[in-house]
Amino acid sequence: MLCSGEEGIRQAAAGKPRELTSREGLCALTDGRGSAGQAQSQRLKTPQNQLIAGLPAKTRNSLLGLADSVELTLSQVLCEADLPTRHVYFPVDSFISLVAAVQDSPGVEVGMIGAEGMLGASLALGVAANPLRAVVQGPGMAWRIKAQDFRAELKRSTTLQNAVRRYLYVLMCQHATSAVCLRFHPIGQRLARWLLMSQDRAHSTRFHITHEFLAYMLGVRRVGITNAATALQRLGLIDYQRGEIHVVDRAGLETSACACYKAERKIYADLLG
Amino acid sequence: MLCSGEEGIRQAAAGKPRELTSREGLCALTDGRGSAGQAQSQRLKTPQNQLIAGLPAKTRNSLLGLADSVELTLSQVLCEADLPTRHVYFPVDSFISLVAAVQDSPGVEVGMIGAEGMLGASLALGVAANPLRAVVQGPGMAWRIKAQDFRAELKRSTTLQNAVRRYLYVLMCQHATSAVCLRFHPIGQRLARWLLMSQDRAHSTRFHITHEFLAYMLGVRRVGITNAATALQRLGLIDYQRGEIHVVDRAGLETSACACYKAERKIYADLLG
DNA sequence: CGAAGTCTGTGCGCTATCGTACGTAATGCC
DNA sequence: GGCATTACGTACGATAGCGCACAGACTTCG
Repeated sequence: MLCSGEEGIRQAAAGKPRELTSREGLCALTDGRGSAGQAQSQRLKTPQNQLIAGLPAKTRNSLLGLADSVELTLSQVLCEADLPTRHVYFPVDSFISLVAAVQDSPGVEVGMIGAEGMLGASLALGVAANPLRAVVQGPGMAWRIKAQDFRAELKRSTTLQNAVRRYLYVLMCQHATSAVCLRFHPIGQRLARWLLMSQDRAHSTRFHITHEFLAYMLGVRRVGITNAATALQRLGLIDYQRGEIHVVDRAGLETSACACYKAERKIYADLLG
Repeated sequence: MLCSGEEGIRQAAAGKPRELTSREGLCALTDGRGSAGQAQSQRLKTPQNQLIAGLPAKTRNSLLGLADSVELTLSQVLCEADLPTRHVYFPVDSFISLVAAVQDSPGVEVGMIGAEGMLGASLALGVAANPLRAVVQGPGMAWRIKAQDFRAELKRSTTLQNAVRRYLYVLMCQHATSAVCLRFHPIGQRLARWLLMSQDRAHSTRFHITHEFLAYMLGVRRVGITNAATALQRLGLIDYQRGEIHVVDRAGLETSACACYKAERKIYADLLG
């Protein structure tokens, strides 16, 4: 699973449940300067983690020196609630859902982490614990760093601290927004929002997700998803079959989604843009 | 509104919509130890903010040197969503609700701040903004510090940074727990939890809150609260009239509340205990 | 090719909560 | 003392979502 420097492992036979999406030059970040300049132009053009990309070269290289390149597979649980953080992850073209649960209540997603952020940021609060379960939602590549290494690096670099903390703030906003959304918005709107958020992070108009899984994320019945999804499909906004979802009319989805989507985009733009 | 040092107002005729509740020796922290003893067995041992109290003497004094003592009044809005933080607040015997809203959705409480914490902690993330509205839920005294002063103090003291960050983590947990609670738990259980949390922070078995206000906090109709409250009253767990709520059977309330209450207590105990 | 598994669609009764509206009692104020 | 205001109680139809159950379609694998 290592990105051992020689060359990008293409799709290390992520085997089972998945077969992947487009993406190349995974390790481009380590060798040569590369990208930096063009990096901005479009997100699709930046197959790298933006939190890392935003760091000054020195810090970035130091961090990447500690990082392994790993392939995350769908449904993989990267971190169980209440267990100490052993690794932090910087998704590149993968993305991760944060799921909260209390006792025996079903879980519900309260945040999503893609190439714009990282999993394990709470280390920057001096806390190794994590109250949430982290589930891989979009398979793909990510940088992984041992918790202790990352902590050490945090100590060294104020720039890194600042970046991570700023991202933590964004995460807090996500949690709060999720609470409101859960309470007040009907399934259809929430589903539309979820699809948009996923699309943003999957960097693709198609991705894999079953109704069952979606139901878990949104904290509703599977049937609730089926109905809402059918409605969106009839409107010609999406298209799906057996877990492969295709976003057909993105603009349409945006009008179908609740205001939470735009609210979050704004926060991202303001703080991480 | 300043705590002018003379002596404890004893239940100043719980009059108006507001005029305070029981509490004495507001400024005990500055001048001698003062009163304590009587009011509640558990309470008043620490008529001070615990986050501050946990700091080493030097940092604490330095911080208190910057602080004004202010009286917070019920329903006062200390911070509007999306406006920059101008002051931070350390409740002493007051407490504050954090309310999230999106666009024109009604709001809903996602966190509560009492003497165990502070309002404005996100300054420690290097962000002046705050996505939440902060409403005074329990009137009383608090320490207030100008944002810029606090920020400067943060820079000076790593101990302070650590304390604030650890508290931030607790807040994040609260937000996540709130999301789950909002989604899965019925009004009655949520109400019971809310009363317990308030009681913990009010340091008293009685406090002032109307059904209307509660409805806003829990994100439900006023009538929903009336029904749930009536049920709790019939069970002999609480007693109320015109906004004055009295917790009669705390143990009973605890069994009526959803698991979120204990879950949060645990997090507090683990991290701030 | 067939069996087993996975994913989606439909149906039905049920419950919590909603929106609204109106009634009553305590309280504050002139 | 009378009147407006505030706070709470009750009622009723509407509905979104739930739990459960079952059926059909596609996929995988032996």
